[in-house]
Amino acid sequence: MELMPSRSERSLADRISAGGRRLTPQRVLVARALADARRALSAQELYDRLHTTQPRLGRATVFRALEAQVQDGMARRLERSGHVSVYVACDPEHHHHLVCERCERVEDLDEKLLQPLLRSVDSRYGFHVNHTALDIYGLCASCRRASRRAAG
Amino acid sequence: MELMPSRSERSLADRISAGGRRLTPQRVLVARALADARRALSAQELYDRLHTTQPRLGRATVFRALEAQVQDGMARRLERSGHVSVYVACDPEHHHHLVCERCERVEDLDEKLLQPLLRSVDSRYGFHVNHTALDIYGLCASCRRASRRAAG
DNA sequence: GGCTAGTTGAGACCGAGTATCATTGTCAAA
DNA sequence: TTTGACAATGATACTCGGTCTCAACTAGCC
Repeated sequence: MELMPSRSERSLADRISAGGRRLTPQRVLVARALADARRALSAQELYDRLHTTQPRLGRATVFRALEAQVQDGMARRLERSGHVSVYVACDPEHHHHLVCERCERVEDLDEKLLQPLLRSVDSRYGFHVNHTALDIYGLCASCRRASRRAAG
Repeated sequence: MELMPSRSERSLADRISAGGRRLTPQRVLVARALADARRALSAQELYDRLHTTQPRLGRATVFRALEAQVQDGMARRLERSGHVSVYVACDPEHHHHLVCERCERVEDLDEKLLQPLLRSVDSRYGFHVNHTALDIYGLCASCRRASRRAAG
């Protein structure tokens, strides 16, 4: 499968192969498609999008590529109603999200905002935090403005 | 199906029927089993437990009862690895949890600890929070002590 | 008690995700 | 550059969590 790595994909490629994983065109395709979407997509949706231009790309490969991205911290798995997993591309240091319920756009949450909460959990409950699943659902700023305007 | 409502189940029954839902023995069974567990259980696990003593209880009924509990705020759905939903009983005002990865016990998180974070999200991102999925995974205090002792 | 609509139980069904396996391609060592 | 080991792919069969269907039942109301 042909591949032309542009400058903007350099870091993607680096992150894919960082953990000793092989760099394949399929993994780059999936990672790029997810990153470009800037919103939560299911494996099937991603497969459907990619399959039109890449008919030889297999469905299982998309699932595997996404799973690898989650393991490597390049993506996070969220839950959409209907028991479907959806995936969001992550910056290396951003793993929590503001998910707009209207436009499905996803924004990174500044991790620093979480620190006080995590400290309280440790001090108050004696609980050692390993990782947190925090996703905040609501209306993003622009959808909020739009709905305010509509409401008049 | 026979049912003997003890005093401690009064509030369960009230909460089940509060939203206009019918109070059935099956719903009480499922709600009680989940509440008694004090940890996250999948629908199948709950069915297996209950089915031994209640052979006439249907699998679909357990799924439906859990779904109803989630809708009514009596339980929350978390995600366990392997794409299985697990459920935790909730107090009316507690919807976020500390989940111990060793003993699978679940503790309620004081909702007040979340307030500063949610305020920041609103003021900084202009994001209107609708609901948050926050579950913190790690080691509970007692497992932490146990592992310290073992290591020490 | 009798009516009615919501609920149940059994099992067929659906579909997201995984396992299998022959084939292909990456990448490191020669 | 060539080579070879082994990870990754693609096609497809399969698993299994969860839902749908529908006849039988029953909670809640008169």
